Amino acid sequence: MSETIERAAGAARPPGRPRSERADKAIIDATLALLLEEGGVAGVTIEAVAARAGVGKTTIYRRWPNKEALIIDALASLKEPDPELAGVSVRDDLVALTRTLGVEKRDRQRVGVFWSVFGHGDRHPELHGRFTRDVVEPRRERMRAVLRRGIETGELRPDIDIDLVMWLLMGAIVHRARAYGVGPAPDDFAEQIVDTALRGLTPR
Amino acid sequence: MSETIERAAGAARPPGRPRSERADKAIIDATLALLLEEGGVAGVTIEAVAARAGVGKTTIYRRWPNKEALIIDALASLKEPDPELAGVSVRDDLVALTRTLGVEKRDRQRVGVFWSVFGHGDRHPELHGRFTRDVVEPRRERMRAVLRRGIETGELRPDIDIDLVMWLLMGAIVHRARAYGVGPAPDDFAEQIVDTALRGLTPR
DNA sequence: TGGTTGCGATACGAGCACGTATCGATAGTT
DNA sequence: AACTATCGATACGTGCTCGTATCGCAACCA
Repeated sequence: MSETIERAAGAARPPGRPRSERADKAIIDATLALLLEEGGVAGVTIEAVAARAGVGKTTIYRRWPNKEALIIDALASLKEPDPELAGVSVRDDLVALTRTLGVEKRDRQRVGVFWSVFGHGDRHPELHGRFTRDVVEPRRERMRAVLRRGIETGELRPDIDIDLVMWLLMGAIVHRARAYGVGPAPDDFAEQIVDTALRGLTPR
Repeated sequence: MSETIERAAGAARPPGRPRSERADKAIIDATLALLLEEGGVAGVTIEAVAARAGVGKTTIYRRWPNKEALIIDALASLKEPDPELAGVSVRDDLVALTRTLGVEKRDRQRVGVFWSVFGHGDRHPELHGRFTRDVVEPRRERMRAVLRRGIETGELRPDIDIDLVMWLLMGAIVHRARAYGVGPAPDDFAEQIVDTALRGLTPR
C-alpha cells in the first residue's frame, strides 16, 4: 500500500517478485461487492473475498493484518470528489447535491455500501466517525451554504429551518434509495423532489 | 404459544408443570433488544438471548424449532394498531401518520428493529414480504388516501405526485430516526416536517 | 405420593470463519 | 544462474454458534 508512495519518493525497488496490483484491485472490488450484497461487515468473510477476487487468502493477509483493516481501506477507496456546483440557481445546486445521494448507478453502489456498514447504529464507531468527518459533514456543510445563500438572495423563504430542510431533501432521496423492493429511482427523482419541496404542497 | 388459545377453547389443561409465561415474554423481549442493539439477525445468538432473558437454551428450543422461527415471532409481536385519524384536516392526519415512523420512543424501538432486520436488502425475503404486506403497505395506503382526500378538498395542489410526496414525508422522518449520532428527533419533528412541506421553501 | 412435564445448567458434535504455516511454482533483480 | 519475495493452494488449530442430549430439581395434577 504505502510501498507505491515510497517508490515514487525514489527508494530502490525491493528484491523479489513484486506484488500484483491487479490483486490489490480485485481484493478491494470483491470486498465492496460483498459489503453491498451481504449487507454489512458481518457478511464479509476473508474466504469469500479471496474466492471472489480469484486470490489466495495468503495474498490478502500479506497486505492487511485483519478483516477490519481491509474494510477500512475498501471504504476509503469510495471517496469521490464533491460534485461541482454551477452556482447559478439554488434550485440547480440543490439538485446536484441531492443527486449524489443515491440516484445515479455509481452513487447507488457507493451510498449502498455506506449504509450497509453504518446503518445499524454504533457497531463501528471509529469507522463511522472517520467517514462522517471526511465525507459526510463536508457535503452537509456545502448544502447548508447553498440554503443560506438561497435565503440571502431571496430565492428561499427567510423563515425556513435549514437543518429541517436538509432532513427533508436528503431523507427523501436516501430513503427511496435504501428502500428494498422498489427498484432504482427514476433519473429525474432528485429534480422532482427538489421542485416539489420548493413549491410546497398547498395551492397558492 | 397456540396453547393459550386451545385452553381458552375449553381443552383440558395438560399434565405436568405448565410453561412459564414469564419466560415467553423475557425471551421475546431479549430477542428484540438484541435485534436492535446488534443491528440485525446476524447479531442475535440463541446463547445471548438465553443469557439476557435469564433462561436456559432448552427453554427456548422447547418453544421454537430454530432461530429464524423465534425472530419471526419476535417481529410479529411488534404489530400495533394503526393510529386513529381525526379526519378533520389533512395536515393533522399527515402528522399523525408520520409521527408513528420513529418520533416517539416506543415507535423508535419498533421502527429501529424493523430496519435492523430489513435495512440490508433481500437477506430475508420471506420475512420482508410478510411484514410489507401486513404492516407497511396498509399504512402507506392510508397515507395515500389522506393525500387523495386533500387533493379533492382543495387542501392540496391537484398536480402533486402522491408517491413522491410520500417519499418526501416518510423519508424525512425515517432518515432522521435512523441516522446514527444525532440523537432522537424533537417531539414536534413530524409537525415541522409536514408544515414545511405544505408551505414550500420559496416565498409566496 | 406417584406421574408427568417444564426448568436451568452443562456437555457434546458439527460446521464455519479467523488467522497462521507450509507447499511448489512464478516473476522479478543482480 | 543464484537469489528473493509473491503467487495460489491447502492444512491446521482456535473459538464461536447451532441444535441436541442429559442431568437433577421444581411445579402441577390425581
